[in-house]
Amino acid sequence: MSKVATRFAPSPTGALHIGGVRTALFNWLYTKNQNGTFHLRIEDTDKERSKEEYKLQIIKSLKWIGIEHDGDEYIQSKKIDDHIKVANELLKNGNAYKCYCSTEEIEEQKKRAKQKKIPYVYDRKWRDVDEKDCPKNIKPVIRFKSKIDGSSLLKDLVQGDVQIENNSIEDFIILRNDGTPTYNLSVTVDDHQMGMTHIIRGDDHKINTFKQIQIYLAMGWEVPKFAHIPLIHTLEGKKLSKRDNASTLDDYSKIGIMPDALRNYLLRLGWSYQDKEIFTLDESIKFFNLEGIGKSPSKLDISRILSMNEHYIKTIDENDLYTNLVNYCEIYKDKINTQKETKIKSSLSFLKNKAKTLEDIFNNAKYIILDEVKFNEDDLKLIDNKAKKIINEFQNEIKSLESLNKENLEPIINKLIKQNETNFKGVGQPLRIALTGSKFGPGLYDIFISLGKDDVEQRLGKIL
RNA sequence: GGUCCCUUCGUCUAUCGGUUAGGACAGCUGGUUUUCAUCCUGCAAAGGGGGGUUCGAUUCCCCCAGGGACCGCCA
Repeated sequence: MSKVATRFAPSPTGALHIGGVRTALFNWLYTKNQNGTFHLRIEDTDKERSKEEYKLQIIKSLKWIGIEHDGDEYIQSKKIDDHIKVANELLKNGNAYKCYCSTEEIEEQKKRAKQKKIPYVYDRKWRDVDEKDCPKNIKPVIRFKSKIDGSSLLKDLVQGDVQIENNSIEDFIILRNDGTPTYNLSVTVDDHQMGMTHIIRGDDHKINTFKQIQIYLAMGWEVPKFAHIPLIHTLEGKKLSKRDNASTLDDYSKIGIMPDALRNYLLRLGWSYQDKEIFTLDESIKFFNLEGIGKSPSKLDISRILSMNEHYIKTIDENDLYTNLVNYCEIYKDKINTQKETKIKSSLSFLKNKAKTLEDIFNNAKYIILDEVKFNEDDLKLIDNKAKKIINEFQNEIKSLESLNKENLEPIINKLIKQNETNFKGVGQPLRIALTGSKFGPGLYDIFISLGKDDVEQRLGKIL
């Protein structure tokens, strides 16, 4: 038994789609579990739409979630000559033939079939025509001589046995009339040359598999094992497409979803291991298997992603959380000044209790991260004369204090409540707004302590 | 339309013939609480329909219905 080798083969025609990320994850996890190798193939033969920047973005996205491929990436467009060679070989050994039908001719046939409401299949017009009877002035396409009789069985590792009548697979084109290879040929040749043992890919490729297997067989190559995983659907139940909102990785990272949380969510979307919900990276490698993959498509649910992220925010090491926060803020928000590191780190224990995302943490920590308090008009209105009086009294009370802590602040707050014949809110809210610019946020004592005496005095002074 | 696949709480799922059908998220209660949260109680919530097989079906088989994927000289 040869060592397991898998691949992820995206086409660089756009940002990486979350369904693609899951496919990559499953391949990678399976490979790690089996101690094999995981490869990345860039299917860039669509010259019109493929872009180098997308390739880079794909690699970056995979890396973000923790996936790195073995070896260099395999660039499909560089292997076109090999694909053509195989097509010619297929032609030579009688498994393929030249078809001289024009595009118009085919279109016409399709149209007619549609009118008659019968399924269109290419009529194999040139399948058995002798070479000497063929026109010389038309550039032909090369079609694969697909099996007509009997049926084929795919022993799919996820879907189980899938059987299909051979005559439902038409003589598909493997070489266009401009001499370039088509998808099914290229994929098969590449997978073979790359030595792939397991092809784990989306369900939408299932029918292609029957075509590809025939090429393997015709070339006398070893056929890899296939596992077709169900697609991810939108909440409406449709195939996730690039046009759908929030379906690229970036959409999630920019709202402050952490890579590990998304990895865990994606792992459990369509795969399960008893009742276990939370998997560390090591655990996901250790427990991942193909048997745990379900057969029915699953829907993408943002609330579960959020709660998974919340769970990771609350449970991971605070140093790791801080690193995640710094990385996040640098890309999407204001860069965190390293001088603020100590203050923020020590505040994480209460900041994270109010956060589902890194963005939430950023918002709650804004008053520390930013040097200037940003007020909004409505909140500022709450600082009336009465409020100012309270703030002033508070200033006087803390003057003599060495530093601020809950023990020495609590009596002061209580005193002020009594003095002004009000409640906690009456004292707390003006102070909170003066210090953070917001009615909401961390506990009042947490704010004082995290800011420190100097900052508190300075900010309170400013508002009076 | 043809071919293939799928069908357990709203969502992700457990169950590999015998369970009060379990868990998680979301939802809704109640409690703690200094705003907002967190945290802790509890509640509600599911086998698409119809036939079989069996002592017994969510589980095995068939039919129907619903949903999905594919049907390019795109990948």
